[in-house]
Amino acid sequence: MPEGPEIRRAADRLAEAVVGERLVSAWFAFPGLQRFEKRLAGCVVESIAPHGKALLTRFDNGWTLYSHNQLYGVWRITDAGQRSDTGRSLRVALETERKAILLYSASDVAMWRTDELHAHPFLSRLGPDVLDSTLDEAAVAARLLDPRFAGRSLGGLLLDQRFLAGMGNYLRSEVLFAARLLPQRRPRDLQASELAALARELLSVPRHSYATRGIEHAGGMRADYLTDTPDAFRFLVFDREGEPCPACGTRIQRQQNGSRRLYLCPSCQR
DNA sequence: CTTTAAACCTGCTGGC
DNA sequence: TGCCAGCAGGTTTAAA
Repeated sequence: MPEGPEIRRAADRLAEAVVGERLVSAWFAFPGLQRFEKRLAGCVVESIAPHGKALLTRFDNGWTLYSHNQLYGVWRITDAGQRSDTGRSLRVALETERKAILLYSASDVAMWRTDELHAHPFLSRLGPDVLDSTLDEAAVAARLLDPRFAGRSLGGLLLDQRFLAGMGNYLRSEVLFAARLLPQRRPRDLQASELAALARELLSVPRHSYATRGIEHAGGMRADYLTDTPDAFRFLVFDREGEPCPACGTRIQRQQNGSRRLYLCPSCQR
């Protein structure tokens, strides 16, 4: 149930648990993947890394596990041999000597030859990961002005994974609010200062979310309110219809944009 | 080409 | 308590 920041934090935890370790066993619920169970036993997990919201788990036998959690998939980490009964359906289990990583509920799971991953129909079309530390404001500004994107409305563009992978629905509202822009604006019509602000917020909002635990939740949709540190990530407009804008006090509006909800301050955003 | 709508995957919540 | 409708932070497909 995640956007880029939540996926990346999950990847960090998984990597810490099993990267560099040798698999004792592998298990798949998908009949089409069960032929890999024997081939993965004894393999070393080389890396676990996200690209946008997709997760790539690479093994030292030339194969990579592709998984996408969509709205509902969730990874858990347990001590080897354990299976916490969650009520959810277990889809993948990778077990090392010490730890096991378990994927529940996800349906978009596949094994790919590592050297053929570039041909994956979803991965191959993704834009740069918005949380890639080498991505800078100049690159994002240039991408906004790319002819493929410059004429699009920001509302649609910010959810398009071909533009920036890892963006998602709460980030869209928060980025547009931080940049003080309305979703119907288009990159090519922005003033230079607006374009710069948008590029800056496209990087800083997701990074802030990632750095401060984002909206990782303990069972509730509004768990962003539970974060404790002073600089904790909070929704300023998302999910706050009718509440006063933190900048000007105007009531925050909820709109439909595409088929997704979008929140904005009609006074701050232009 | 862009935008919109519906479908799909699965889980959770709220209402009756 | 139990069932069902509706909704969700995602993506694909088809239609407009």
